[in-house]
Amino acid sequence: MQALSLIEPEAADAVAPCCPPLTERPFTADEAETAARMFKALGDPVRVRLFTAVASHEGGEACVCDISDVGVSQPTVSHHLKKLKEAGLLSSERRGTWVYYRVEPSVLAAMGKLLSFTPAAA
Amino acid sequence: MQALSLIEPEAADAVAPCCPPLTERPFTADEAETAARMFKALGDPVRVRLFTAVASHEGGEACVCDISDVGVSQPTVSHHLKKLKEAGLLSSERRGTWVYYRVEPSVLAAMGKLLSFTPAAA
DNA sequence: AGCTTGTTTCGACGTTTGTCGATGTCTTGC
DNA sequence: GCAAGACATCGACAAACGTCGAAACAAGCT
Repeated sequence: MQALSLIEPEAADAVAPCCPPLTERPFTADEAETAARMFKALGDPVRVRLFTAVASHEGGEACVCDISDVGVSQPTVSHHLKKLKEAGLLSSERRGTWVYYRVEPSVLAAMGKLLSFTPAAA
Repeated sequence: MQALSLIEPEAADAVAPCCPPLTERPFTADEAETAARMFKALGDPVRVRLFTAVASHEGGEACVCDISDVGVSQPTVSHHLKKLKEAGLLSSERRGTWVYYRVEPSVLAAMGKLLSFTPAAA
């Protein structure tokens, strides 16, 4: 909670300007496109598992070998990681033999904003 | 934030028991399946527009005729509304000539919970 | 250089998805 | 009863998606 105050709201907006909360007003076509792209990235069970594995891994990052045990072949894992990367949810960096993936905070913040509304509004 | 405390966490769990925040720990296959199903429902631009139109409509509900102007044919609108309903995001009720859709708070709360984390954790 | 391990790319396949026009169902009003 | 409007379902089609095995690429080791 306190960590929240370390980041100014305006700054968070600047990083990934997208849309107001889903309940605020009807989205324009462009807003809907952007929002849908983010949701779609997490619309597959394998990607959810990969994402949560990276996000919860110690140090905030994980190499592919750490998270490949999700029940699909290794090329498929790579394919889904690429999708998550294209959607802006993850970033990757090669260090020696391994490739490390980490969560991209800004897009995650944008998604959080989409779903940040008081229960009363829903 | 304060509005959140009006609802007990246990109660929120009871309504739509699903998963902890995405950044907390690697999801199980079942948790990932559930979470992905919810995200997938909002993974299409037309559905995002329909959903935000319903969610932001006065009175918390809207008939199909109020929100059909999203650039696709009428059967397609109906198709997407059905998908949103199957995902638990909307519910519908016929009153006379018109069918009214409204947001289902519990599933929306579950999605909010998935994305409720401090930016520091991301 | 050659081998081994980690990761991505390629090509192919079956399945799911979004879209439409046509048709069906339900309700109201004449 | 019948016509009209609101909405859902059906059937068809192209495009996108998830998956795999095979092959390519990259880095380290002997």
